[in-house]
Amino acid sequence: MTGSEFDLAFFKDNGFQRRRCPKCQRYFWSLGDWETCGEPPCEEYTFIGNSPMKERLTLHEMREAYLSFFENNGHGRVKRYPIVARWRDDVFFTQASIYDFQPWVLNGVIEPPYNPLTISQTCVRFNDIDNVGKTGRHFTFFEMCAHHAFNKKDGQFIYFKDRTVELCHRLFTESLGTDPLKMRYIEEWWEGGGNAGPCVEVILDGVEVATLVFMMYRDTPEGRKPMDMTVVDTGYGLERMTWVSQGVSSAYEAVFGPVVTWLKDLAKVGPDERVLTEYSKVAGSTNMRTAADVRRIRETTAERMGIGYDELMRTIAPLEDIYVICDHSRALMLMLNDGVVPSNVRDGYFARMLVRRALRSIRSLDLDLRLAEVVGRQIDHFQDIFPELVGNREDVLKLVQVEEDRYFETLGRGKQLVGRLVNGLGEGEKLPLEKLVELYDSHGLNPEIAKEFAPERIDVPDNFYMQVAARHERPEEEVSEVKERPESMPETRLLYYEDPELTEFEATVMEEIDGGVVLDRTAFYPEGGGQEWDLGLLDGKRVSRVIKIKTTVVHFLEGGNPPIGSKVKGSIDLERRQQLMRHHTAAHLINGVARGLFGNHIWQAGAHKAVDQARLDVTHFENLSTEQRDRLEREVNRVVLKDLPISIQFMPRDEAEAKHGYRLYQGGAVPGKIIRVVDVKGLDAEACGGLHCSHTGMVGPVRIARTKRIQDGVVRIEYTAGMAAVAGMQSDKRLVEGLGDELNVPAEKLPDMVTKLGQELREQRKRLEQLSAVINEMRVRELLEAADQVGEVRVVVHEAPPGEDPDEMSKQLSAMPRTVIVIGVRGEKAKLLVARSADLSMDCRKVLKAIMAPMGGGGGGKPDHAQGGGGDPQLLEAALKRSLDIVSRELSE
RNA sequence: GGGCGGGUAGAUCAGCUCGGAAGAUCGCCUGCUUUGCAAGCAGGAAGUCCCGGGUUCAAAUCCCGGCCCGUCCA
Repeated sequence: MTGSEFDLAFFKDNGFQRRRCPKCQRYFWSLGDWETCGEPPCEEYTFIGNSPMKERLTLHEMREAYLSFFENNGHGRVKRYPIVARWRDDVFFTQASIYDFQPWVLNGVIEPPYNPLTISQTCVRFNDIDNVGKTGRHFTFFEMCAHHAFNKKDGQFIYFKDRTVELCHRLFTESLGTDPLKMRYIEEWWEGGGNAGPCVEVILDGVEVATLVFMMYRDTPEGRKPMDMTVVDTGYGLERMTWVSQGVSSAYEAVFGPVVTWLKDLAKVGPDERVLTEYSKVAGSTNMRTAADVRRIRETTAERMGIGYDELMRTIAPLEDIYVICDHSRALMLMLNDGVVPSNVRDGYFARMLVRRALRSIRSLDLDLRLAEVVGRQIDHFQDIFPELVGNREDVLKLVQVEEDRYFETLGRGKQLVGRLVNGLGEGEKLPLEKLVELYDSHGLNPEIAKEFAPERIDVPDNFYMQVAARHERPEEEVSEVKERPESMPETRLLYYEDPELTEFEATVMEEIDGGVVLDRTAFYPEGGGQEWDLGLLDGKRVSRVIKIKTTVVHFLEGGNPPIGSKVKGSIDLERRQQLMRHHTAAHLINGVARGLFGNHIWQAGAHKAVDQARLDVTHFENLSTEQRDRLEREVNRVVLKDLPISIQFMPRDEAEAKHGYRLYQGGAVPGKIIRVVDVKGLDAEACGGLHCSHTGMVGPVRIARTKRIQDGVVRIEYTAGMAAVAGMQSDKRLVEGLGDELNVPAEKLPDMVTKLGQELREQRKRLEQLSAVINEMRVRELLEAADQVGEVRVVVHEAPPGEDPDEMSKQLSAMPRTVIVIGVRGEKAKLLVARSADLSMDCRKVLKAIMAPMGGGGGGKPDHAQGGGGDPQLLEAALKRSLDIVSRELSE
């Protein structure tokens, strides 16, 4: 690190001193006469009960103070971006304000909305979730206030280090009224996301309130290089600033506003300010990594307070639960609002985790409270700031309720399971750790809750979660194969965008790639956006597949490729093309209608459009009912009949986003400065490269074949449109007609007929059973009469003809006293059955083996009942003849 | 995307380790008991052991593949 990076005119001109912190050895700048850098653990919080700012501001006031300060200093105010980062495919969530501008602004593809700009960006981070509620400062959801400036190499220079630090300093001193002597600026270095640069940590009264990053380098395989654009990337913790301004015991008390007050009333918890203050200070100066750290902080606090550990816990445990509920409900409010559907995979899992953790806290507080109610209160608290919450309120609360109910079901199942496991234990025995891990890992039951169900039988070890983690540890193989391609491939002119009706065209062969033909222009639509490729003829040969690599279309032909440089004629299979277009447009209609019917959480999660059928996967928490499916089908067809115009336009990305919002990115992140927007007027607008009908009427009839829950949180809608739908109707009709003909009834009588047939079948089956029981009984009587007598014991030897039930017969016979039964069946393979009544002690297995010996084959069973088979069926008769001798020999033993 | 658990009567589940005649409880039906109810007694009906292959004389059970549900983790 070079000192020169921080030799700012602003520092020098204003009399800042550069010092070195004797504890952490880092350099820092300040107007005050400070010994250390001021950041924990070098110093403790000093603002608690003694705010350095002139006013106590609420969260909302602080946000406004921040944004208006920068607005007044030449920054454009930008609305928050969604918390689900749909415009990029490398992360689930927005974790910092700079995420909003990666990669499109930073790589120069699009212009920022303003330059410079200011924003309060809603963010979530889950890496510190275990610390939430405990440390006084950790959140899953937080707002990062920021001012950004983007200095393009050959564009206008906005500002960099000096102005950034100056603005920051003026914000805290002029605007928020902090004594300038208190501000300390630590020299640091920042790296992340492939970029790097010097940064300044801003410390005020023992807390880091902001980080000012100056992005100037990017990491490449060849090493670190200067960026074409330098970027001011600042991050101010809105919650921290609010906390400092209020000088209260923890950030939670400062930011949760009316929600925390309400919860404390409900739980009848009154905070002990003295304990909390001390606790916050200790927690603030410690890095919390593990459960052991948390324990140490508590012990230190108790010691400093001169109270016992248990006493401390009685005070803080309920508060920690309340803070967890506040934090998680805030995060849920925005995640669900911005399009996360709770599930067991991907981003949905984080929502599920928040719901379950919050419910656990509600449970340990013993509150009679629905989580949805808490989320509702959060919406009340935030709806003026984020007005989009108002319209989504019902939808968000519904998602919470559904997820809440799911957890109660999981708990119910878990309780039964614990009961069964504990029942299987011996007297005084504890549930093995292995089972406890399984309860958590496989059944979602936390050990603490399991212990509630059976307190006597369960002990939870301290390192429980480490044991679970160990179970998951396994080296992961990741094979990413990058196919080598020519450095520069010729860009293909896409005629299908210029004229979707074009079916005949001429072009020049440019190149061969992977055995396919590249033209200078083409009307063939390649596979993309879930839409299958066009078929047709090229140079008189059948086109079997068309793909797109970046901006190049590659055609694969049946038969040899035309030579490079030659002129070729192409023609498109129009009927296929039109059918694919109908299916594609129908997908947009279904998506838009479904969102209107079932809620704003509906997003496309995947799609495929072939000629004879198509499917659209959407995010939703449960499979559609028959009624919902029918309703969706009706409404989609209504849209078709309205014959709405569909506009397709290439637009600058920023303009499209401004007009339609992030709903555009239904199919995932879309690259490029100019994006193609397919806009079904008043229903749905998506960034989409597919080919579409110009009016909804052209889609024709839409049939929803069925819907299916393909995974938690995703419903697949299978449908057909246009002629494929007509074909479906016709085949359905034929099916019904065929059935009617077969059963010789008119179609409308079919249901009655089938019911009647089913009943008859049952009755017949029963009659057959009764009949064979009668025959069986007769046969048993005959066999008993004909039985040989060996001493006191009756021995029945019988070869059962096909149609008899040897099992049933032997069951009845062995219920008689002093009876031995040997039954053979001669089929493809010989079978033999030996049984006896319970009052004898002969081992049937030995008898069976002895009889079977000459035939071959095998067998076994229990002493009173043995069966075997295999061997030569021809020898069965002879074997049965010998069996009487064998039985009498065994009986006499 | 990966790990783990599961799928047996209307419901909840046992049986699977170690292959050998499909079970329990609740619910349901019939009868008895009771003024009636709760209940009790006696009897009864109810099964594609998720699907498909394989091994075996024999598979709910073992092996392989699939489907579905749950759950933990990224």
